[in-house]
Amino acid sequence: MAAAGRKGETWTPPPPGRHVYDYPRPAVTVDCVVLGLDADDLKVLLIQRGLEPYQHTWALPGGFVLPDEDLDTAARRELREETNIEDVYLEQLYTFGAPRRDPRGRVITVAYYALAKLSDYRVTAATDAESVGWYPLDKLPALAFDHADIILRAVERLRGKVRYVPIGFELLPPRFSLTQLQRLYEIVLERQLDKRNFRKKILSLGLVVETEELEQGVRHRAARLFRFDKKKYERLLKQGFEFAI
Amino acid sequence: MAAAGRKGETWTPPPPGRHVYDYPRPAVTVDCVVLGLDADDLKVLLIQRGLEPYQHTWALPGGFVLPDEDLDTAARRELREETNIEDVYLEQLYTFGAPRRDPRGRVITVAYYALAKLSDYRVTAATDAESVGWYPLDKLPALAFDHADIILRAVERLRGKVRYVPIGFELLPPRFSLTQLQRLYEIVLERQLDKRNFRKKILSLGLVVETEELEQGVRHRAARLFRFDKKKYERLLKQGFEFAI
DNA sequence: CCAAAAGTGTTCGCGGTACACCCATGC
DNA sequence: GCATGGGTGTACCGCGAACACTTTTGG
Repeated sequence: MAAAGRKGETWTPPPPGRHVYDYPRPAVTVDCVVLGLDADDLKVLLIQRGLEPYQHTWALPGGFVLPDEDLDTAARRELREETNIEDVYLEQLYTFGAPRRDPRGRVITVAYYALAKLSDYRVTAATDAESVGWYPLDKLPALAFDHADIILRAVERLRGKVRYVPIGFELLPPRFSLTQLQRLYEIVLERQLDKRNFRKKILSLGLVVETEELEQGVRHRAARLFRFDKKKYERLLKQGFEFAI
Repeated sequence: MAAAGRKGETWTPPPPGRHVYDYPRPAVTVDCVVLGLDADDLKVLLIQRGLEPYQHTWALPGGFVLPDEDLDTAARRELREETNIEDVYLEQLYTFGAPRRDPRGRVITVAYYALAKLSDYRVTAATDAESVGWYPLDKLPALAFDHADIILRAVERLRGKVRYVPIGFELLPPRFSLTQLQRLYEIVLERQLDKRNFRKKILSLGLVVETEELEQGVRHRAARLFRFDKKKYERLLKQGFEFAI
């Protein structure tokens, strides 16, 4: 996103020297679509802009790429500065550069998407609820710039990828029930799955393994918790194994 | 890539006005990985740089994004200006922005990849063979900047996509034999396919249809030529159909 | 007539899909 | 004891994989 001086951003006073070029140059920013899974929704993390343009409008977290900073690094830094989120799965999504996407002038945005274990970040949203918030994808508020397009593309990417790469686990806590996992796929893929077939399939891959733990605090039979065996997955990957749900 | 004044580029004298910004801005370029299919190879189109840095070194066609130009438009324009290629399948690939990828300073490149019917462009390469050329992927010359990485990523993208989206046809002439089509998949996927199973599968989709034409100028039995029925594909797409080889 | 590639069917096994009931637990 | 979700097995069918010979054509 193209917001210098946005709320929560580290403020550096304008530098003494000016920056002069022979040809016009666009500003380059990174924006992050952080997706999280709620009880029955995919949600996206938005922040409310403190400055014009689009003051008070919801937007994706993001900001300028620093002069000596890698693009991935910039995305992680903005995420940390604006939303306190760290250590999430992060992947470059697409670069948006339509000439008039920002009213202030030419801004090219390298968009990223991140997958967060939403439960880890409930507090942040709650303590500063006016300026950071999780929104379900089907009830997005009006969004600044072309951020609605960016979110749409992130969801499409997730949907296309979740069946062939085990990234869904990034949306769940380390220990999860098979029902949780199934619901994840149902929400992302937007279709119902058969419980028995889903369990058979997922367990046959041998990458989701039983733990000794049980679900806590439910008022019905507690589900067994499982974990994703990442090390095993990486070993199999090298042998040409292909994950698929 | 980031070469002002590269051979073949339209030259505009430096503008009278200077461009001044409060913060440093990276230069933004587009680079294109044009892939073409030869008798038994995937090839990539390279140009030889006329200026420093990397003078005389082979590099991807590309150049600066103009102030009021969309990224896709910039990629197509550079392709036209530097290689005479038009009307190809073109898709954004990835954005490369490591701080020191260009020795002249910060340059962020939005990379694209294109699929060309190589036969259409033999002439161009031939008439100016010193500065434009098709190189097989396994015999690339030394390349400027991080262009080898960019090419690698383009090939990975093609490999991942060709089985689920009918983009392979972009590499073939409008009329092709099933053997040609099979060879395409074998080259891209880097594995052998069974002739009977391949034909059964591809014809069962109903998107590759027989024409009246036969292969010409071969000294054995002439193969029947087929074409890809794009309109039918687009109709089926809307009904949730999924292409897969 | 020979070389080269085109073209063509069947069998088998695995994996995806459809489908319904009993069990454990908390209140 | 009842409501709530947890957990389990089988039968069928379609699709992918393996596999070899005959036909056509030009030289």
